[in-house]
Amino acid sequence: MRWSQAFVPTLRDDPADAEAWSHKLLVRGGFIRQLATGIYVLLPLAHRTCQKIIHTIRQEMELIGGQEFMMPALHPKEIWEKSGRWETMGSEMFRLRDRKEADLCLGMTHEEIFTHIGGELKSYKQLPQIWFQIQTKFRDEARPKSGILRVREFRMKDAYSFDLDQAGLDHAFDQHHKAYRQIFKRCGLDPMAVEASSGAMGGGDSIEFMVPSDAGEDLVASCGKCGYAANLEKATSELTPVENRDALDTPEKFATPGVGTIEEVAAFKGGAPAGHQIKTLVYVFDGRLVLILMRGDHGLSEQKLLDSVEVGELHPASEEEMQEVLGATPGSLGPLTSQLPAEVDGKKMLILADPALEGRVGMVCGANEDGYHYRGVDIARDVAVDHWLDMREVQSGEGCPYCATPLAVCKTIEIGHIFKLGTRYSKSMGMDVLDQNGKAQNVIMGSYGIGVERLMASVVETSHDEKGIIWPVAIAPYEVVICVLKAKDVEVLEAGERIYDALVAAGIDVILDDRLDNPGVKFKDAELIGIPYQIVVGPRSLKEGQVEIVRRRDGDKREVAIEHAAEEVGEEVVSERKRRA
RNA sequence: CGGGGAGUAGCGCAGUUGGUAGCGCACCGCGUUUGGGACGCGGGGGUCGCGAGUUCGAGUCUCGCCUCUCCGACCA
Repeated sequence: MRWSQAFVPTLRDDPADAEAWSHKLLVRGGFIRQLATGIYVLLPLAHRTCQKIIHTIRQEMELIGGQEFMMPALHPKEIWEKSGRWETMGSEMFRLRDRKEADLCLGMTHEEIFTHIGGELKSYKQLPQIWFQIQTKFRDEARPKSGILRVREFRMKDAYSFDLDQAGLDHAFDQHHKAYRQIFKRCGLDPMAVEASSGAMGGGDSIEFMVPSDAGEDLVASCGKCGYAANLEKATSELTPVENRDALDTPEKFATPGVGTIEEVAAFKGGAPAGHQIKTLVYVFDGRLVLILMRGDHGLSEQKLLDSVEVGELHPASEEEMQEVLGATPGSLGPLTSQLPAEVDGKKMLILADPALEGRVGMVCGANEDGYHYRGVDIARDVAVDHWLDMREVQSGEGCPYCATPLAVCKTIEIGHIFKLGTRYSKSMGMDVLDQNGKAQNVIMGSYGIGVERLMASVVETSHDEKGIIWPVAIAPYEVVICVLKAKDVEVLEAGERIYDALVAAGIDVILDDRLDNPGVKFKDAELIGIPYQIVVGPRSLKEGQVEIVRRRDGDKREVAIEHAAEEVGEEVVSERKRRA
């Protein structure tokens, strides 16, 4: 490709609304342009990089026996009703009607469709299967952001495994884990593999591949010593024990006018530090009011709570509901049996408590009367806890659950997620095969995803400098750029063209910068778009029969004889192309 | 969904009490220049987000709508 004819619209300034590095650099470098909120055009450079990412993914998937499909983006309502997700997916699903008024949706994932087709598998002899596709997904995200990191239309490699038994699933899961490591490594990433909540997908074990980055939206707790790492939606930690304050024979009510928050109670004379308070939250579980008790200095993880209860939908109660049932507003709520209604809608009010409260005495909590609290509360004696559930959000510095080393919490980007679905979909969609005994068995499934554009953006997030992107060879839009510094000078241009021809003949992806612009423009652009190798052909060194080779990642520069340049760069590029783990 | 902010040339922005719509970069032509975003001269480019209203006159004032963005809620 000749740069003079290439569509590479680089910009001198950052776009005004960009925050994330990947957003700024991909826009400035002429890789992407926004069409609407969360919808982007991939210009030729980005398309080339994504094609290489896809190629890498495809190769590794095929190495573990994956078979690629082409799936429709448009799905009929009926198939999503079978799994129950037409209802549960809510407004994140793009829905539309055809001319016959039939309901359709744009596919946001493909469990249903693959399971539907999987219905044609009839015998255990046909298993295992690994099926995948690399296609566009549509999700009406509530808040797209950070350029291409969180969008409404994107490509995903999603794979589904079908096995007869748990051991088969475990094997498929493990194969995917290894394949993912290869894929990310080849793309120049080294993500953390972390334990994750399986969330709305349902199912068992779930591992996310997370790239640490300030532009990330997920928080991960990790242990630098033993390697434990988990999404904050799932993480647990070892707490340093708290010394109980003095117990009282009976809880003592005291006035706390105008005092509501944990901090205010801690600062109030006669109150108690946050660790000696009971935080009382009120939630609604499928329409039923529930009390959630946390230590005052701890936060609730809604996801951990959701994952540990059998509830379809939960949300915080409104102030009106709290007032009506408990007789007080947030800030004065408490769980004392003596201060709670005996029954709500004919049932005892359910009380869930975090284990950090177990065995605690001398605690302070709200009195269910505005402006009053109790002190000297003994949880075992005074509170009728129904279930103890770990639903606390881990904080940085708390102990690793395995080795007690302080945990670090960092922001990350989720680029891949693998999980064991089990029979969630094969059951609801009626997918089974006959086993050795001729008996029907629900197939056990796994599901495995990688976001293509997000992977590209993650590489930019982790591999750039002030000047621009630094692509690894494997996914660089071009592997080599030849900067012809004085393209008007026929001798110089021809020298560049000879190297260009030699590299093309060697199968190297090369772009010839034959523009008439000044040298500075070419250097800046080459650095901005992040081409791994630059061959500088200028009148100065050409007099000596030399050209300069510059390596983007570390700025390494060397002069070589013009006749050796193509060969030398070509060899280096080829050796870097397929770095496997 | 709640709360802020913003829409003026491809990009970044200015535009006063309402009075002929501007600047930098980019772009086109000619010339000089060519090892770090060069310079001179000459040019092109606008439904001032959309629609109403007030006014002799609206980029500017009023109302409605749309879009984009940030924070929060939500979220494989």
